[in-house]
Amino acid sequence: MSSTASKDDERVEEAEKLQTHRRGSGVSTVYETLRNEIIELKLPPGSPIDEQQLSDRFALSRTPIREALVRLAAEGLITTLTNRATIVSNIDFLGLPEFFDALTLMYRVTTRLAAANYADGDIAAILVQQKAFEAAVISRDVLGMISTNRDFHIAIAQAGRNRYYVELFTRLLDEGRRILRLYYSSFNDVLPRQYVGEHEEMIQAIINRDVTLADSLASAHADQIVGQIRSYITADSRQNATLAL
Amino acid sequence: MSSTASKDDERVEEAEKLQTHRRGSGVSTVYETLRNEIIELKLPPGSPIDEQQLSDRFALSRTPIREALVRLAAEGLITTLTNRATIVSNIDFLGLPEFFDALTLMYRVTTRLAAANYADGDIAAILVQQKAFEAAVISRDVLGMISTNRDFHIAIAQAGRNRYYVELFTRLLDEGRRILRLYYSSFNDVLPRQYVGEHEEMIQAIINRDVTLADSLASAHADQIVGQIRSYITADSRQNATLAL
DNA sequence: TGTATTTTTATTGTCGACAAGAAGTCGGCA
DNA sequence: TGCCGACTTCTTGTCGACAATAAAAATACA
Repeated sequence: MSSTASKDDERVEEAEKLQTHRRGSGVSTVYETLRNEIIELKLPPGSPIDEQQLSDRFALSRTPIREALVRLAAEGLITTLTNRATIVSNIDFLGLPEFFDALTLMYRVTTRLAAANYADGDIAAILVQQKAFEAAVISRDVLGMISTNRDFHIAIAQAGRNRYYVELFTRLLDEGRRILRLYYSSFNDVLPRQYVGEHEEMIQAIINRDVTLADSLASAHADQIVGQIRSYITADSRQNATLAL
Repeated sequence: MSSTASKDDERVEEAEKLQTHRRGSGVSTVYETLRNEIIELKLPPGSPIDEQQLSDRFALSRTPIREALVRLAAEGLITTLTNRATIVSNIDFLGLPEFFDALTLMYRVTTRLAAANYADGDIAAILVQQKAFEAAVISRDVLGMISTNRDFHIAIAQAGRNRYYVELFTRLLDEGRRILRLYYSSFNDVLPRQYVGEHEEMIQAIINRDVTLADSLASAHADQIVGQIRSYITADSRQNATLAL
């Protein structure tokens, strides 16, 4: 049960704080907490999810825990083996081409729609996220870059005012976060700096309501990111490849 | 509760049959049954969902009922007012433009991908659905047309091999079924006959792997359907509009 | 008679306990 | 010694009951 001391202590503290709940609040707390931990790979793919354990941790009965788990399962973040275990869903490397295709399409569509539909306040919201991303890049906070980049693009999607796209895009970006987390140690800072510039161009195109430009910028941006992920996954780090034997 | 006698009898029989369940089967039965009834407007938007009542109907405790409801809520098919009632979600007429936009995009993308990616057996599966649609059109079974049309396009989407699109498209088509059900009495048979032809063209384009043609056919088809829904919604049936007063 | 306040009631949210199913364990047998 | 089957155990799935909450009803008051 208790694998690493420090992390468990941390969690216990969390549990203590949550001893008292407002009636329906517990389940969303559990849901959001687990969701974050899954996306941030604190709970790596394949981790077993034990209801009893969570019940202890959050000081709740198994019923609300279960409800949170059902929601996570509906989102595909966890997988339940009936009558047996429930585990954090694996990252589907086989399905990566589908993922890239959908991600690219959503980048384009949401950016297009933002340019076409944005209203008062939307640009401000986008700029807030862009500043946060910039800050993360400057301070070389790789994990921060990953999550603020996501927030930036979701802000754009929201300006586009289409809930179906926002929902799918959110899921895709969060799945992307999981993947990027796997490789974040390989991040260098040339690409992120480039992203800052690309983001700025996109914002400008949106402001100018230039749908066509927004589209092509988003498309190029998506290609960049997809290419980045691809290169991390297929990176050739065989130190001994050219060794004379 | 008891609106039409025959259908309620049917339900009772259903319930009786389910007196014994394999361990995890009850919840998916409840989920699927309710899902269908919502989409087919047997449970109209705004209908209260009473957990106790469902518990009686399916001869299950409230716990598995609740799990099914959570899943339906995650899909947006029902809305839960915390601590109060849970009702069948209303059809969002305000969000119709977003819906049409996403629907059209999914029509195009899935048909494109089908042309690009279909493999052995996919065409056969599509043809089966097309035959079913044709049969529904010939026998003027409007409700059948609505559901077989959905199945036809989902078969195409599946041939395209992108689970993200399949999932979103399924949701959109089912939401469309709810809307069309509202107006199905206004169906005439000129449009459905045209759809049969359009479907055949689409199939041919897919078989020929003509992505561009598949796209434009899908686009036109989507426009047709969107236009049809629009015309139903905004239909001017004021009998007394031109009455001399 | 109309409004504010208390009481009732109906329904959801939560709980602890039990039942069923599957994996792992142990013992028996060839 | 290796394989098969019963047994144990652990986790999930289900149940019935209780608690909290908000609407509705009933009551008191101006």
